[in-house]
Amino acid sequence: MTEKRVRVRFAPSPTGPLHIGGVRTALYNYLFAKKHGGDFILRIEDTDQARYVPGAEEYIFEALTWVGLTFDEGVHIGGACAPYRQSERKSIYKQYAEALLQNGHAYYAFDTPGELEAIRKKQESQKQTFQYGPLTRGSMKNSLTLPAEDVKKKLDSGEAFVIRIKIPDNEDVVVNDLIRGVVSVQSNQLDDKVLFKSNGLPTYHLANVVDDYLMKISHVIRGEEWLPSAPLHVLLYKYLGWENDMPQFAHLPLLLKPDGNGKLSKRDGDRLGFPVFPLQWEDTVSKEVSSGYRESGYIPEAVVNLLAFLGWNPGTEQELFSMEELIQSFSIDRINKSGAKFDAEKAKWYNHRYLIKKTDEELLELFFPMLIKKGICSTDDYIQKVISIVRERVNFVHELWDQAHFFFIAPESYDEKAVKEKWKENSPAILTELADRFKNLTEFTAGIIHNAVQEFLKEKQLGMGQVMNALRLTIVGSSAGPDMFKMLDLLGMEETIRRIERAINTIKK
RNA sequence: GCCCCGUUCGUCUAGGGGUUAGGACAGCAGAUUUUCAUUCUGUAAACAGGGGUUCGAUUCCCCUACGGGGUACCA
Repeated sequence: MTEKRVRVRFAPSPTGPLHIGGVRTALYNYLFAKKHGGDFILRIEDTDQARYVPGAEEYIFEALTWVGLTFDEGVHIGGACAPYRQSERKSIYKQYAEALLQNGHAYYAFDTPGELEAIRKKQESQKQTFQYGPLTRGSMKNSLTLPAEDVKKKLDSGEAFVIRIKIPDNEDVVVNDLIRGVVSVQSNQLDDKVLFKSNGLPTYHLANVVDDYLMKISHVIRGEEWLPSAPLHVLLYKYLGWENDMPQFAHLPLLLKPDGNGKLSKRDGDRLGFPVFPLQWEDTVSKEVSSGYRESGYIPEAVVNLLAFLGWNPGTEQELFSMEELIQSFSIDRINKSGAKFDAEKAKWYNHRYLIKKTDEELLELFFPMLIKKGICSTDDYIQKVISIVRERVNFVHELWDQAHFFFIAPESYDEKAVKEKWKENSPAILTELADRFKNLTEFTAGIIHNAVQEFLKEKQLGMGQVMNALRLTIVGSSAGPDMFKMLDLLGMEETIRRIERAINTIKK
């Protein structure tokens, strides 16, 4: 077999916001495509009009763009295989269903949804599951059981029908999965899935196979939830005569809840305090808002990195990877088989790593909107200096405010516990004297202040802690924060004096 | 229920018939410092259980348990 050009697709259905697991699936597809110099395609699988959610498609595109995934073909950009929205490809599926009808691998079925449901209910009450398949199709209403003329009559009269695949009897169907190896299923376990719905649209199974073939997809990389229907897809390729062009399959392990069990789901995010969606999403009906990584302050590069490592690893001890590095190192055979629990703590750590990689200018850019919101007015230069001395202390941009608010607003109250521990009987006296020293300094820079304080300590026979702790309280309002001398330098002498005096007058002991 | 997939520290994972079972996050302890945090150093922590195969199994096979997925005219 000649080497096929690598072409992969990400094929979400626009039924709501893209789940973070979906982002990972897209990422793996992208990495694989780029690694092999292939194409990454976005196809929208909207064959279920009842579940269509307005805005979902835009959301998907925006989310993927945000994390830095770009498509070579797809909705929004077009390409040689356009259109890329299945609802716009409606007319092309019917012929393939008919070909299957022709060659005897599919048949018409006339059982109504109501009838099917009744049978399922009945079986269920007997603790059994009804499967429309090799064992049961003989007693159902379809072109296999009905006389040919009845079938024709029904068809001619416009009676609703579906087209079902005719699963073979007693045959081992083999799926060769790139991650799991050979997966074999007995065909009797499969059911005669509907391929073509009564509303004239194909189901996912038909559409996905037809489109992958027509779009010359070389590798189907998708979630593990598709593994059970992969044998069906293999059968379809075979019956459609495309066996030699069948893509290779890779079924990804699922993303699991961090606590307990089960697939990571919509509700987990807000319950456990981390987003499950890349972007914030407001439900069109319930107006319920689900948080997004972007809005929560995650850096896209960090999200990419942490997602890449949930189910895959390079086999080295390197933890931090840029997209380019991921592309270089990625390979399907290093993808894990088992599901991965999402670790919110590690996600924060990744964000911290990427945040401190940013320059002060970049952080200013990101931090600025928040300052505006707080009504802070300051110069870029000042803000950047502030950022430079607190940046190491945060995981998220919004935390910069928690670490730096006192650079913009003087403390109005003083942390009670800190006062109790750090504010001594003689603090006012010491600080008054220190403030006088400050006033006499010709220059007010970190180094000079440091020297002055040291001299002061020596003269007064005081320890660093006795003075600095109280001083910090006056400047910050609590006993936390970065290096004092750098802070004073930034704040300037006047503000420093003002804060010292205010604290002396305010803190009563 | 039935079918499919899986199971190495709390979590993400490396490894693989003979290893001190390695790393990262989180934890704990120490160091640094004017505080808090960062950082650095150290430390604790795992092969689900039972049978085989083998000189030897965490690694290969089987069973059990547990977990996950599927079982729609949804994708």
